[in-house]
Amino acid sequence: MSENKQGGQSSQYEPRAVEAKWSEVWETEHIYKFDQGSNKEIFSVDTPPPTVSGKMHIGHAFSFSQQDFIMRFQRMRGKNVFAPFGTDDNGLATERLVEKMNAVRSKSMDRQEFITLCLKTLESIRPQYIRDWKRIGMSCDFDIFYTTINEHCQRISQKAFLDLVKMGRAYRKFAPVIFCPHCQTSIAQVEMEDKEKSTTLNMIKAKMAGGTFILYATTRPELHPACVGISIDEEGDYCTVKRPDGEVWTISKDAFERMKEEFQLVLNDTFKGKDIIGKTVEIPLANPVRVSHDISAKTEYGTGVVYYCSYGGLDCVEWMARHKDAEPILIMDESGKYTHGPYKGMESEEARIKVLEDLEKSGNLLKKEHMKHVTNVHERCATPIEYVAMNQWFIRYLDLKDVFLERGNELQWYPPHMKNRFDNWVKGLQWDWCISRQRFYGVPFPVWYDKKTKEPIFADESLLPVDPLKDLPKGKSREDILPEQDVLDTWATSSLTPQIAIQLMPQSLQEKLFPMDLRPQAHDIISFWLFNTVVRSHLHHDSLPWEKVMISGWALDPHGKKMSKSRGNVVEPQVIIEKYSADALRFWAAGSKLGDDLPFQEKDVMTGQKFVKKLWNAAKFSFIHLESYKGERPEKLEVMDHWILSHLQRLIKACTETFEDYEYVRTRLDTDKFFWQMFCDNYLEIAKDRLYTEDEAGKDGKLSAQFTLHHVLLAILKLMAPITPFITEEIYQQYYAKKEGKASIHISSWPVSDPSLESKEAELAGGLFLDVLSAVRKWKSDQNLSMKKEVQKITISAPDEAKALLSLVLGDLMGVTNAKDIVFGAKAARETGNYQETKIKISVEQ
RNA sequence: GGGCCCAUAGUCUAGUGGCUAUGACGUCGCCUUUACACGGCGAAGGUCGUCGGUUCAAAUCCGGCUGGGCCCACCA
Repeated sequence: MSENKQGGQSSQYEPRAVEAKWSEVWETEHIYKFDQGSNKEIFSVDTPPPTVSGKMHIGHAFSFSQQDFIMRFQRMRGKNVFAPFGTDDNGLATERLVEKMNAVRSKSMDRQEFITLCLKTLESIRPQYIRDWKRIGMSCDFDIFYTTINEHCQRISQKAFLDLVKMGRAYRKFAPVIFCPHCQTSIAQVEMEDKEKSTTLNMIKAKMAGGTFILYATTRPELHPACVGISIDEEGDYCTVKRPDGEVWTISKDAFERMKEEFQLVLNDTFKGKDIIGKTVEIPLANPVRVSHDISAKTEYGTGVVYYCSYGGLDCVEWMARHKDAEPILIMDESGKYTHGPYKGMESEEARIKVLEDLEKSGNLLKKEHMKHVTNVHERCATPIEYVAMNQWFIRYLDLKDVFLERGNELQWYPPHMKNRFDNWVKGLQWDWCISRQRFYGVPFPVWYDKKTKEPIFADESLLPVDPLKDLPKGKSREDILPEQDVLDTWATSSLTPQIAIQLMPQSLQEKLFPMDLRPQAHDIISFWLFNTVVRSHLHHDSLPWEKVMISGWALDPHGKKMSKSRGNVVEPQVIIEKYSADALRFWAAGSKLGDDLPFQEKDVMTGQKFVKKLWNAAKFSFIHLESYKGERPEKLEVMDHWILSHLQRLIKACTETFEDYEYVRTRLDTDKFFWQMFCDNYLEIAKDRLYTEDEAGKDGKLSAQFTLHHVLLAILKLMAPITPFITEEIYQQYYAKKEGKASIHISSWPVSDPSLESKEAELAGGLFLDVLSAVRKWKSDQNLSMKKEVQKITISAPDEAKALLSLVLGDLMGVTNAKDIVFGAKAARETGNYQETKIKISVEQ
């Protein structure tokens, strides 16, 4: 290659080739291997297993990079880093992906066939998916690997479930769950989102004993056949009112005030809600119910009368829980269709139209009011969710809310305010944890039921993992039992990641690894993954799962909006890496404080790319001048060398302290600034004069500069190594690796500040030096002159103490300003930058 | 409705009591300078959201307001 210059080294940095090269070397040389035999202090990380979705997205790249900064820092600090890597590949997300990729529907397939298809599909995409994580430079030990569907995880998950059964913490109950009629499965609360829909609020009248009517309003009229009750506020004021045609209605007093004009109502009689409790109401299209009191009924809303169905919404579910005597009327099956009477086979939308027609015909529909309201929909298909009752397994934990709050207090949160989200969630908990899912693909419950007694039969622990659909309990035949069909909630398994990862290690190590040091994750799943893991660890081990949590923010689009496929503002990290390099993307990810969201701006990645190239060029320059350097320390340091070394010591201290507190952004900002301004723009320019010197007289000055160059560049590389691991490795390997006897910069030691290199005097002299240099540069700029332009004489007027300091650095000052002479005198005119305490002026003669 | 976070030049951002308020991108002028023109030097650009308080001193601490964002709840 003709563009190759000195040393046969290509003058251009080629990130693609270099990053691919080091990825491979790190893997084949096991650079990030957890050392099982070591006595070094362990730093164990409960790394998040990303959900296999085909491709890593930019939010992953953002938060995983931040985790990796910490892991790399701790490794360089001498810790034995335990960083497993897992993939989360069970649950609905995976089912959806497999259905989409293979154009199938799980529910219309044979169950075993679908499971086989899931496993096969995952096998084909998982390796590529994991490659994305290696590509951004995750320094996990990829040999400590799990997938949440593999045997190891299934065994641990099933064992933990059986333990909960023994403790009396797991129980089975017939109860409503959130159900998606489109996907025909129960879903988790986290899978719901709000969506505003236009609909009608319908006012209905129902006949009461004595020929009067009670009024209620509903947005879900199609659930009439499932009406289980009517409630009012027993302490509220209600009334009967008369219409012009003589019909008598019962509504709240508040409602009367609002409705009297529209319906020309005349007040008939007023009374308290309790006066009508127990009265029978003939609900249209349904069985009669009795009026009851309920805390959710308020006279100021609607008509002050509420009708409840099984199940119209969470309010109805809660109502049923409070009214134990009411029997649910189940009108929807697992296909999301109605099973009752004339509406059989219809879905909600269709039934709503039909029911309204029927109500109108029977004269029970008084009014349809168009309105917009927010409904819960399934995030994946935008279908409004339903509540359907089924047999479910739960983990009983509502009694432990205070304990969980205390666990939250024991945890160290980075950043601290993220604990509020945890507290907020725990305080708001109202339901035990439903851990069963009516799906095909997941970890099965290790449970069968006796056909006769319906009692559960639990699997023998020594035989785990089991699949009740295939396996049989000891001593039973297929005819005796019914297998549990449900699978475990994916969170029920992923809440065990510390145990899953640690149990991949020999028994002797397991105790040392638990509790772990750190859980890194993003803030969106504090109430799920983080909370659930705390729950499981408390229940199974009476301990926190880890000492600390670090919570990353989100990557947003350039305007600060959430990225989503539907908005079309998604940025693919693979494209960015291809265009700019993984280092550049990581440099961007280091640009916000931990926990803060960061808008993705391509220009910020470009800034990272420029840093990488600048580092490459600065190193190239340095190595040219270090060829003759043998590693010796000069007897006496030049003042300007001492100046930058002194600043470097402060930088090292600051970066170390802040990195310990997970504030990697300080290291990025401070080191970047130090590198660019202090090292490149100033120090290298200052040192050039001495570095290019070949004669004997300048030997000492050159050696001092070489020592400094060697030292400062190495420190910069190491400080930036956790953030930009590829370029720093590439440069390190070209020069430092052999000298330090390390296979990789990433297992070399983090810099330690050296007090002998600090000098207040040198820092002061250097500061004045830069003031003068800046003034000279400004003068040259004003004259439209090249910075290299030689000048005859620079006159400096300054107080004595400044003169004394500047006289220490006149040689370098002459070199960098290319001045033939520098004198102290009175006739200077131009002010330098530092006019606070030391009034310095200069003038320049061409 | 409850909780939390945020508000600094055109844009993103640093700065948790005291320097002339940081850096980058963008803008303008100049410099082919032998590591780098994806560079260098210089310039313009900010009443640090708003009102009040604490203090010798506030972008920084406290309170009110306004505007954004996130989570939870409600939504007959």
